[in-house]
Amino acid sequence: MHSDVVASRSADQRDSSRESRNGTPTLDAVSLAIIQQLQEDGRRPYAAIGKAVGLSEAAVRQRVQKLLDQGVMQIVAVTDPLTVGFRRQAMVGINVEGDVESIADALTAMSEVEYVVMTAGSFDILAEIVCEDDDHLLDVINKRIRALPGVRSTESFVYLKLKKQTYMWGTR
Amino acid sequence: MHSDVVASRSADQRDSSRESRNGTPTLDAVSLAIIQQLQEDGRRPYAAIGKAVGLSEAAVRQRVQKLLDQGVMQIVAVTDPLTVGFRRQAMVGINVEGDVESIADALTAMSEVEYVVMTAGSFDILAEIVCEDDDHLLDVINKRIRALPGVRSTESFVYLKLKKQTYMWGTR
DNA sequence: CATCACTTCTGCGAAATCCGCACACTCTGG
DNA sequence: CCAGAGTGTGCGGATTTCGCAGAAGTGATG
Repeated sequence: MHSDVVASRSADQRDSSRESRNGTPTLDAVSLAIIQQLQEDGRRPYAAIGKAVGLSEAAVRQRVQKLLDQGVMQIVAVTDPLTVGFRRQAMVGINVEGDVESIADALTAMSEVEYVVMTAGSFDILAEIVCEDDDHLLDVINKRIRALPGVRSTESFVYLKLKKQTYMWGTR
Repeated sequence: MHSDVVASRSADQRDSSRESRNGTPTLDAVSLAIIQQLQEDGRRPYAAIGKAVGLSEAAVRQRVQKLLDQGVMQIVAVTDPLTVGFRRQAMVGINVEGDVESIADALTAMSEVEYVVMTAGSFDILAEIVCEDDDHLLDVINKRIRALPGVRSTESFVYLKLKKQTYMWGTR
C-alpha cells in the first residue's frame, strides 16, 4: 500500500527534473517529497523514503544520486561553529560598485567564507565568514574583502549566539 | 593500520564531550574529526569514518548518536530554496529595545524563520526567512516581526541569488 | 506506424552496513 | 577496594545498499 504523494502523475510532467530558463532544474512533487524526507533525517534509508513517497527503493536511490550530482541538494552534517568551540563568526554586508557578480565570485573563492548571497536592499552582498579567532577575522575583513577592487564599503555583524538553524522549509 | 588523527590521546581529556561553563559540550579531537568526515558526506558509512579517525565502527556509531542526541550536530539535506523553485527568501536585520533574547525566542518560534543569530553591530538580531511568495514575505515582516513588542526597527534584504553555501569549516 | 534513443522504475541477489549486546578497560567517588 | 559511569571492541543477525538486467513510457525520425 503506497501512500501516493502524487495522485496519478498522469500527463503533468514526464521528467523528474529538467532545465528551465535560468538553467536551474525544476523538480517534480516526488523529488520534493524525497528532499523533505532527507531534511528530517539525512541518513533515512532509501526503502523508508520509498514507502513514504510511493517509489521503489532503487528509484529513490537513483533520484537521490541525481539530485546530489546536479548539486540541487547536499547531505551533510551541520553544526554551530561557535558551539563546537573554536572560531569567530560574522556576517558582512558589502556594497559594490561595478560588477556585483565578480565580487561575489571572489568571495566564494575564499575558504573562510561559508555563505554568499546577492541581495536587494542597502547591501549588495551578504557574506558569512568563519574564522579561527579575532585576528583572523580582522584580517579577512580588512585585508582580503576590503582589498577587492570594486568593494565600496563593508559592515560587520559579529555573531554572539546562534539561536536557530533549520532546514525544514516544505515541512509545514 | 589506523591513521591516528590523535597522536596518543594520553592524559589530555577523559571525556569525549563534557559540559563547560556555558552549558555547551566541549568536543575532543576525535569527535571533531568525525564531524569533519560527515561534513564532507553525511551518509559516509561508520566503518569508513572509523578507519579515518582510528576507532571501531561501533564506537563511531555511538559517538555520532550522542552528538545527534546532544544537538551538537544534525545530519540533513540542504538545498537552495530559490533553486528548488518556489518561495521568496530574505535576511532581516532587527533592532531591539529591552530583552534581545526574548525577541530572538519569538522569532525562533516562527516556522518561516530558518536562521536566527544574535549579533554585535548595528543590528541586534539577524533572521533569515523563507516564504511562499512576496505577499507571504510582506506579511511575515510587517505583521508578525514588526508586531513583536520590543522590536524597534527592521531592515530587509531580499535574496536575489545564492552564490555559496558550505559546511566545511575545519576542512582547510 | 515502426523503430531507435533516452529516461525512469522495478525486481533481484550479493555485498556491505547497521544495530544490539556482552564484555573489557579506565577513571572517580564513596 | 568496590561500585558506577563512560567508552571502546568484537561479533553475529537483520537491514540496507549496490549493481544490473529487463520493462515501460516518451519523443524524434523516417
